[in-house]
Amino acid sequence: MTQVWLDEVAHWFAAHRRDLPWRGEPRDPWGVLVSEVMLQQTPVARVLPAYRAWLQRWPTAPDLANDSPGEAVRMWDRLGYPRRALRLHGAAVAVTHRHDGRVPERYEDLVALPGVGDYTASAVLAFAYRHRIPVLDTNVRRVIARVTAGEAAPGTATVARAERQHLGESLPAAPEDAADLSEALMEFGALVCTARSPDCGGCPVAAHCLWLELGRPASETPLPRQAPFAGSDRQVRGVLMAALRDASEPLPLESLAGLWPDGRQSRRALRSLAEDGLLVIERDVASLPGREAH
DNA sequence: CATTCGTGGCC
DNA sequence: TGGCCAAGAAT
Repeated sequence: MTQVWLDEVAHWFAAHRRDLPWRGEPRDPWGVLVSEVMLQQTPVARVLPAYRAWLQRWPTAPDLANDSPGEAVRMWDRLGYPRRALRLHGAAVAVTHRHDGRVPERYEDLVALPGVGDYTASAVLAFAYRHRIPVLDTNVRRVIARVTAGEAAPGTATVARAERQHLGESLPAAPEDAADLSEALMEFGALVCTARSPDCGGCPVAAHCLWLELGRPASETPLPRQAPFAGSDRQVRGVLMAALRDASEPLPLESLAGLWPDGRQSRRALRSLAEDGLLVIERDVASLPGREAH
């Protein structure tokens, strides 16, 4: 049973849909998976050039699986969260070996892939395979929270289950229409009903929005502040990974540790990167993981 | 359930 | 100017 405000979103989408490269016809499931992993916590504008370069070098999952995880990490460049590159490579290997090189079309098989959680699995099923399945990312959850609950921001995981249920009942019965609406909700949240400055003036759902009717009240429980990046282990890891990406030969641990003033912190970062599989330490040098590395 | 995990642009 | 934020996943 689709609702009026969802129809408005669908109509809005028909006129404002962006022609993003991963939306090309025919849909390429591997391309969709690559885009979804790159888009995890990373803005579309920064993903666009990386996505094109990536698929030009490795058009299919077997292409990527045949190269080394270290090359994936190097190609990832400065997209951030380089463990995603490692996981994407692992997903390519799994797809190649367990699924004959094809991205699986079952939820259980998708979530079993490294780097693929509930959101990404659902997104691949809906956007690539056009299944009728709720796709709940932060955009969609924010839109639902505002329109139906009058809340500024999405709530807990418990709330998310209710939203999935609600959306599952509200999606159109026809899978293709349901997939379109899922895409529309995300696009709408990304372009109109944004987190920081929603365009309620030009919003096609304004007449149906409980949050707007209540006067756009601020969230009762503001999200915890993001930990400062400057001086963090994350920054140190970033410095070390940048050096390894730029190097064609293994780098001495001593020179790597010297890239950060606090020796204890740089050694800790080095160790955590090795635990993550983002680098390999042999004797007194470190390098990106080769083909035989896990 | 709370934390950790990069990077760079924006108001 | 610097805190805030951007299509999450794993632990």
